[in-house]
Amino acid sequence: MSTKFNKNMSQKQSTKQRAARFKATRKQHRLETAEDYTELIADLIKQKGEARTCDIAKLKGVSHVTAIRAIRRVKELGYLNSEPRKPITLTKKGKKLAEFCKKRHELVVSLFIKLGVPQDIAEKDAEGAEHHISSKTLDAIEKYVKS
Amino acid sequence: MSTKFNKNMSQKQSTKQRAARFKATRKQHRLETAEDYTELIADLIKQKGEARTCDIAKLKGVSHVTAIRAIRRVKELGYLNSEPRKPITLTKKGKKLAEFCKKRHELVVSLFIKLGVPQDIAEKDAEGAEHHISSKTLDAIEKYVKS
DNA sequence: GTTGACATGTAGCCTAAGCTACATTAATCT
DNA sequence: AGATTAATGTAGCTTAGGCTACATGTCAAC
Ligand SMILES: [Mn+2]
Ligand SMILES: [Mn+2]
Ligand SMILES: [Mn+2]
Ligand SMILES: [Mn+2]
Repeated sequence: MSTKFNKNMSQKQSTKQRAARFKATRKQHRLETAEDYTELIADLIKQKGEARTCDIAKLKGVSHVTAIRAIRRVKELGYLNSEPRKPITLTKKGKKLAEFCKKRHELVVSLFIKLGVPQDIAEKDAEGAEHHISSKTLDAIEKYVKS
Repeated sequence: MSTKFNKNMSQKQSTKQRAARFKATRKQHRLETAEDYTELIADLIKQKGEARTCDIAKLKGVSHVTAIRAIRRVKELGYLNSEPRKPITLTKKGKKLAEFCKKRHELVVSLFIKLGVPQDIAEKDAEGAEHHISSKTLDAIEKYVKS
């Protein structure tokens, strides 16, 4: 039947769309470590003059071993330079990413605060949510926050 | 010096706070699979009358093997019942979770749409962001969306 | 009642992200 | 200088979540 055919097609279509959304979320998660670490390293450099592994680990709330290995992967992605027992620096690409992430983080926090969420909760929720905010959504948030 | 002492204390404090936020994000991620699968299973049961592994896998955009193992873990958490080669059902606890997740999902989508984000992008970003929205923030979103 | 297609299950692999325990290097203090 | 402390690194383990390849079960059509 034509009806059945159409129903099957549209169902298959919406299935694919929904799957695509989950795939997008998984992609965002794969970038999350790089984003959080570069943002954090930029903060440390600004505040302390240098970013050392142990401080990064403390700020991130993980063991120094976890930090070391994450830093290695972020380095392999080209966002930072690190040599044994030396403080970590950001590459140009890393600085760009850190700057973007900081701005995005602040916008998401501002959104939540403008909606009436207490500062500390806004900060907490933003830390996770920020990685799922696409550029279009970010633009929309910026308009709302600055209005 | 007292100055130095105070500075160190407040620095240590804010370090702990920031680490706590990252820890909260990791905790939210550990719940994410259970949330998405139960929501999805509830949808399938509503739309098709039953939730079968292969349909869950297709909707989630993963291989059926990945789905099988995720379903096992969600079952171990007490959200669903599954027996070999039978369709999956939700426990009372699972139905509660699915209902909550559906509502939260819709509210986050509505928020983005109200901010001017196109529907498809709103859906995509919400799929990831929803898991990082605490109850306080959800309340704030609900107020804004329904105003 | 065979056959073929689709669903389900198992085996075995990978990577990311977490951990503890131990080893080594660097810095600080007496 | 020597000892203590802190930082960094290594080894080795776990779990979650992804995959392919292969095996088995179910069901409908012929
Ligand atoms: Mn973050
Ligand atoms: Mn997330
Ligand atoms: Mn989701
Ligand atoms: Mn959802």
